Amino acid sequence: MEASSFSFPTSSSSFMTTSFTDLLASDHYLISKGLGDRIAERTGSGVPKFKSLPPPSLPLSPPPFSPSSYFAIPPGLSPTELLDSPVLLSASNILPSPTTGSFPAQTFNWKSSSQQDVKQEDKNYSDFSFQPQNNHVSLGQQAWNYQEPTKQDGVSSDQNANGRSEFNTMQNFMQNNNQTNCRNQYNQNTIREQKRSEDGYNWRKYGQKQVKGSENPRSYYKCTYPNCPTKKKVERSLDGQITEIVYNGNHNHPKPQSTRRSSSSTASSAIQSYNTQTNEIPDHQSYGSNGTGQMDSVATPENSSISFGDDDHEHTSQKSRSRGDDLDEEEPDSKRWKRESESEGISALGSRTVREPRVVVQTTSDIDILDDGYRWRKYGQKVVKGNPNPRSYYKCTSPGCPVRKHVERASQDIRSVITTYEGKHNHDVPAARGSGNHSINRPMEQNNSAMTIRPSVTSHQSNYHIPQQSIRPQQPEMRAPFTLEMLQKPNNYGFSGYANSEDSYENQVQDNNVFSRAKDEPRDDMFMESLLC
DNA sequence: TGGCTTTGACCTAAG
DNA sequence: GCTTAGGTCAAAGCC
Repeated sequence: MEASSFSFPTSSSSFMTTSFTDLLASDHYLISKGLGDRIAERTGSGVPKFKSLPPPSLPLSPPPFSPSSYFAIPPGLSPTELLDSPVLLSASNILPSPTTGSFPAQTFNWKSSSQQDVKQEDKNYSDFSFQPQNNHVSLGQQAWNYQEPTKQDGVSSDQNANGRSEFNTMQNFMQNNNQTNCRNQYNQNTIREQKRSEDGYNWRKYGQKQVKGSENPRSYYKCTYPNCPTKKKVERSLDGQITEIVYNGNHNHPKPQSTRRSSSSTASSAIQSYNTQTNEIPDHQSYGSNGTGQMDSVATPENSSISFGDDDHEHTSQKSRSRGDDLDEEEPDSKRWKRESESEGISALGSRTVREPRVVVQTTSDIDILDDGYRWRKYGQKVVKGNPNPRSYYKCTSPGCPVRKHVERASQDIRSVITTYEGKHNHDVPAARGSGNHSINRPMEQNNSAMTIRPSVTSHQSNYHIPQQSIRPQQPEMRAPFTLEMLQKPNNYGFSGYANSEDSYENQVQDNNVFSRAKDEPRDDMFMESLLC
């Protein structure tokens, strides 16, 4: 294995592969309207120019894991550049849970390349964003909450030690450089990246409307690909957070190369160009890259087995009510949404009506479906049309919480798990048994922080085309999905909460041997604090 | 200059 | 047929 390559198998690696600046820049978690002004106010200056260094192309096949290469600096990159570069934090598929805002754990592969390559892909990366404000500090903390790998195949303890040592060395670099750089560096990209699409496709906004019953404007987007019928509706809250995304139609083309920005300013981005070295043709149900070097991240109808709105799709997608005893396969989602929103989906908040997020479709890999932390009670199961795999229906066990979800494996690829969320949790993530506060996936709306990571509706599929078997041996300690909560409270996340219900969805996942939690994570809080901007 | 967003007007379906 | 609301169009302006 080359020293400059590594596979960073944890969700933290997702952060590790996107620069602070880009994290702070893009729009997934920040609707940056007026951000520049806010930044200017805060910093007393305008938005500084910033040149980020994008990550090099990512190999399809993860190289053998080597902690010693964690912080190897590619030729042509200075530590400062490395810090600024999305190399450290670029990732694909970093999408928070629709209901929890947590990030799916996933494999990350990084292969160093020349600076030239980096420049060529300058615009391809950094599609990950979050709301900077004060919390980029926490992000940095989490992003650098290095997880030292434990024993695993092909990795010796010496390598671990080396990795740790180099990590410490990098800490010094970071401490020396970051404090003076990070504050300004993210600002520019915040502005620049905020409009990039989160799903890899290019969208053109063709309308905006204020919908009745919601104070949130709804934007209408069309896929810019010629003759592509796909549309999507994005609804934002007044503070710019995505409250709803509804896809309509299927893409009739592969994802475009992410060499140019796309227009959508929707939430939850996946890092585009996760893998620019693969030429595989997208498969609706595959884990693979999409043929354009991108990892599918948001389940548009194209990459999800579920789509919304379009008659052609809604009858093939979710036809069931989320009532265990009242599953109606024939009722279209649109009607169901309406009916259910009328019955319970709209919650009153004082005199103000708050519209619950609509059904969320999350098509995930087995890994991603652990993106949860709530307790679920199974209340039904049914085999629905078009999929021989049973769909498990779960309801959040928290009293009064309207959130439901159902889970099923994709008919064409059993590795894919389609999780559909409905509603929004009105409570905190329950503490896990035997642990403190399981705050991995605390709903974003319950964060008091100004920073929110909440594309509350995302359709997500991790299109890993790498067979999972080839991934997991290299990621012995996959990290829990990242959430804002983790970013904000790095000390306060445990993992045991995933196994808190015998019939829980999480347990099912774990039973499938798709995930394991790190138990002993070295934390470098002091170091992270030093990175605070 | 092309691509994009904005935004008011228009179209259409449902009640 | 009217009203209402959601969806779309398209001109204007911005980047």
